[in-house]
Amino acid sequence: MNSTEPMEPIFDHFENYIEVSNELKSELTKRIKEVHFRKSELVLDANTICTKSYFISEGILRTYFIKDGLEITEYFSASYEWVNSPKSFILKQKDIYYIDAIENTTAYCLEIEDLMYLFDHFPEMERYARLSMGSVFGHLMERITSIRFTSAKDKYEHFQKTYHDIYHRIPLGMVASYLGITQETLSRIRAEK
Amino acid sequence: MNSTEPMEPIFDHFENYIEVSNELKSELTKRIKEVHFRKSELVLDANTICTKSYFISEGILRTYFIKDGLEITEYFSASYEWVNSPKSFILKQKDIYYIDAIENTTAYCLEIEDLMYLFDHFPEMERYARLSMGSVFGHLMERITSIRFTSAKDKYEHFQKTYHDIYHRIPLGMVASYLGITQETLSRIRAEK
DNA sequence: ATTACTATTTGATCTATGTCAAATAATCAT
DNA sequence: ATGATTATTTGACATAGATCAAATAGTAAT
Repeated sequence: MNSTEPMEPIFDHFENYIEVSNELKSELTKRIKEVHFRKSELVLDANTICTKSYFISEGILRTYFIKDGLEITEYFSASYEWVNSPKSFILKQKDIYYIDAIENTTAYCLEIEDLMYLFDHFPEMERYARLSMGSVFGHLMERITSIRFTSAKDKYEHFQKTYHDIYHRIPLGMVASYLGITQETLSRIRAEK
Repeated sequence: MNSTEPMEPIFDHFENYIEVSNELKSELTKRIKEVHFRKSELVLDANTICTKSYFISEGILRTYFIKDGLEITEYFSASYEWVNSPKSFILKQKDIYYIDAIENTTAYCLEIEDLMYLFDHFPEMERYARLSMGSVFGHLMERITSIRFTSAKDKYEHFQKTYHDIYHRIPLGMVASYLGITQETLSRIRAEK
C-alpha cells in the first residue's frame, strides 16, 4: 500500500506537537479520507450536529453565522489547518455556525467516532489536541486585542498579517464582516493605500 | 491525614470533565498548595516566565498588559477557575501579561513541573486539559462576537452577564479597558440606567 | 478629622466610521 | 457574447463614542 503519501502533510502537522508512531500513522491513514468541495458548497449546515473535522490541503473554508439575516464571518481556514464547528463537534449538539467553501477545496475528513477511538487508544493524541488547542488559544487572544483597540485600518492590516497567504482571495464583504466593519469602510481603506 | 477537604472544589472542577481516581486525588493533594495574595499584589510579572497555575477559591485576579503606558485588562478570573499566562505557561517563554489581585485572594497553586508529571502519569489529565480548554475556547469565540458587533452599552451588558457574580466589585477603569471603551463612556452608560 | 491622592462623573467638542443611496465593475448563466 | 445578478466603489450626511478639561466623590494615610 503506497497511498500514505497524501497523508504526509497531516503527519507533519501532528509532528509539530507529538511523535507519530507507525502504528498511529496507519490508524490515521485507515480512518481519514479525502473529500472535495466546490466553490460556494456548504460543508456544514448550522441546523446539524458537526460530526466531522476537516484538515484542509488546498482551498479556503469559511465559518460564519447569520445575524439579522446577514452572514457574519467568524474566521477563515486554509491549508494545513483543522476545521469544524468546535462546540458542536465536541459536545455533539447544534451550534450557530455554518461552514462553506470560498474556493474549490480539498480536505481530509476525520469522523468524531474515529477521533474518539484515537483518543482512547493513543494518549499522545490527547496531548496533541491539548497542545494544538493551546496555539489556537493564543491566536484568539491576539485577535481579541486586535479587535478591541484598533482603528478599522489597523484591523485590516492585522487581518492581512494573520492571513497573508490568502487574504487577497477573499471577497471584500466577507472580510468586512470578519473585521466587524462595513464594506464601505473597508473599500475606502483599500483604496487609499 | 484529613487535610484533603479544602481540595474538594478542585476535585469537583475536574469531575466536570473526567473521573478522578483516589490515586489522582492523592497526587493532586500532594502537589497543590494554598497561597494568598493581598489586594493589588502582583501575582505574575510580565518580565518573567509563568511557571505556576492558580485555581482560585476566593477573590478576583486580573490579567492585563501594558499598551502605551496604560494597563489594558485582558480578562478577570474568579472562583473555581484556573489562571496563568497561557502562552508563557505552556511554551516556557515570556509573554506580555501581568496578573494581579483585585481583591484579597486565596488560590491553589500548581507548578508546571508537577502538572507535567500528572500529564505523563495520568492520561485522563490530558483529556481534562483538552476538554476544559474546549469550553474556554467557546467563551473566547462568544467574546469576539460580542466585541465586534455591539454598541458600548451592549458590550457592558454582555460583560455583566459573563461576570454576573463579580462585575460590581471591579473598578470602572479596569472594566472600560476590558471592554475597549473609555472610562467616560462607561460612566455615562452606567448613569443612564 | 484633615489632607492628599485616586476614581468617577459631567460637559463641550471632534472625528472615525456607520448609514443610505446611487454609480460602476465584475461575475455568472443562457 | 449579452443581459442579469452580485460585488465593489464613491458620495453625502448622521452619530456613537473619543478626546480634552474640569468638577465631584471616594479612599487612604498621617
